[in-house]
Amino acid sequence: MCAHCNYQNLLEKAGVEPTANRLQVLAVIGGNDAPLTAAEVFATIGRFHPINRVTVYRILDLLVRHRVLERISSGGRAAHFGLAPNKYHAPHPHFCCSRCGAVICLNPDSLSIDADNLHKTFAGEVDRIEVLVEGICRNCLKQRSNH
Amino acid sequence: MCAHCNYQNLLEKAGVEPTANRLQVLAVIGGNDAPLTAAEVFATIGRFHPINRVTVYRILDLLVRHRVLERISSGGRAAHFGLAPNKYHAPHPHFCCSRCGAVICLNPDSLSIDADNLHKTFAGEVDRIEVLVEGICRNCLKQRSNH
DNA sequence: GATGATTATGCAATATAGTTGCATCAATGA
DNA sequence: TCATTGATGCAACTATATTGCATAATCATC
Ligand SMILES: [Mn+2]
Ligand SMILES: [Mn+2]
Ligand SMILES: [Zn+2]
Ligand SMILES: [Zn+2]
Repeated sequence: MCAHCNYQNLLEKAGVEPTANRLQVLAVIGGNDAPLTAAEVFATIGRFHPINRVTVYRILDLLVRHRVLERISSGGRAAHFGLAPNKYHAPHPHFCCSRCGAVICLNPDSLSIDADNLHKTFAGEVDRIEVLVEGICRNCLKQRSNH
Repeated sequence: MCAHCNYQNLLEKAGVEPTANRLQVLAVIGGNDAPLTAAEVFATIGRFHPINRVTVYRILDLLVRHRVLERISSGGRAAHFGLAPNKYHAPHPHFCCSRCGAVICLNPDSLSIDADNLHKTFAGEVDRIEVLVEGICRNCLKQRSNH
């Protein structure tokens, strides 16, 4: 668990009941250094407490809607989930390995984006800008060079 | 069809046989002003020529591997496909409406990205940087205000 | 042009990820 | 206690994509 995050508090401030299941989901995601899929969250919680797969999906949706979590597109088929940016967690890009599928959080200052033009000219409402870096991860590069 | 693109040529240069089906897929995507899903490509081609759904998926994969097309994450479940950046098509971000799911190409200069830090510090190989802008599109904003 | 090898396509079955409907359980308040 | 509401479970279902294998088309060699 991140030193700055009281998950119970996060949920209450977002206006959702801090049920045991919701706290579990949030703690599993908050305690991991990379975003997780619904299946991974389900499996992790399931090792200690019984929970239904559908409940996990519903909680993930709920927490994304309330901006406690963010849904991260991963290049692959399954969405990944991480803590939404807040006072203590700066928004940051994610890397996705096109060989092994690994998803990794990148440093917030590894990229800088200037979106002034977008905000001036785009006719819709912009809620979020997601950056996905695609390539080959370190591990896969190593393995590849061993051939 | 884009004035600058000879699809037959694009395929040959990429080293893939320019079969009728491949040309169809490429022409449908190249002729549209926003990226399309596999299902949309299939339906569009299917109005005039018989083609199998699986063939469409295989061609999309092949052309993405050969960098003729790019796969665009859409926030939703289905991947979208557009022409890969080349001499005549600058890379550009995409907008995805979280209400209606519409995917729209944004102007290449609506965002500028500085990735120097990433290239200096990231241990893997970076092939592509995808930017996905999420929000509410103009149409959905209008509809919403009509209530 | 016939022959065999290779590549592209079709079709059915299957897999994966996410969603829906409805029943039940738990918490809250009158 | 009872009624109301929100949270969860479970089974069925949907949407999207992939696999295995058969057939058709294309290509290379003679
Ligand atoms: Mn992250
Ligand atoms: Mn585009
Ligand atoms: Zn990898
Ligand atoms: Zn919309």
